[in-house]
Amino acid sequence: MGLAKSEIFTDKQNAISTFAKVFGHPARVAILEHLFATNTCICGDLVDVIGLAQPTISQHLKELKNVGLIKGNVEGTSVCYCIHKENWKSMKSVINTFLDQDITTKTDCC
Amino acid sequence: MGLAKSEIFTDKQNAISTFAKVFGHPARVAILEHLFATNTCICGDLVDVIGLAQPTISQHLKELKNVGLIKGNVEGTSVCYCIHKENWKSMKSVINTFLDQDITTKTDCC
DNA sequence: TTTATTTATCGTAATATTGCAATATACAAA
DNA sequence: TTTGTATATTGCAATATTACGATAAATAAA
Repeated sequence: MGLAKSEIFTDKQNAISTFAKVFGHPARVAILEHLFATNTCICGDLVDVIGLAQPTISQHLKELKNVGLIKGNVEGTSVCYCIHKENWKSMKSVINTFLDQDITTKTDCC
Repeated sequence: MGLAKSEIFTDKQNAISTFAKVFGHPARVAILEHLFATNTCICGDLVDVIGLAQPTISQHLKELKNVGLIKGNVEGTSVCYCIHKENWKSMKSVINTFLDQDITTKTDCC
């Protein structure tokens, strides 16, 4: 199939997996790290920094934009990208409620 | 291609995306949530709880085991699964260093 | 207008993922 | 030994993902 049966899961579960899926490729992780590392918006140097072809980078940027984690701003010929701060925060909250589930009280049989 | 060029990325970037990829499917999120919700190990009820066929669940469990987030224990005919606590903690630390990058000092042009 | 520069889109090939039926495996109980 | 129960594996079809060459679109500069 290749198609997840997302209708049988909760909205929360689908939200978690949608965000996680975006982080599930090292190029997108690298793009986001670069956006954080340079203390402003990024215009164009991503292709050189990451080491993938320009259409590939453009495609990864599109996916990051689709889930709302980055936003772009046209500056003449080039486009500047930066982290979408509010959405990053709410994504963190969604992911953290999942990651921070209580692990200490488990009776471990394994 | 369908094949990520992981050799051009850092170990850390690959580690983050490997963990995130596992969370990138709602069934695996649901399995983990169920492992957390029931205060002990899970033997067999996952197929009923999740609503996917038994081979599909078995495959998702295998992927969770491969990245080390769960471990299994044979109990007669059935197999009990639980969260791998130490590995869950180290996974959290890897993911959180990524998610907790400083966002406040950015000069936002977008 | 022409040319150069930058980013997006299209098309396509290679590979990965998801899901399940069929079947195998492993063990317990009768 | 035979039967039943639980999980894993195999094989396959449908779809998704990744990557990139070719090209389009949009704007700036000459």
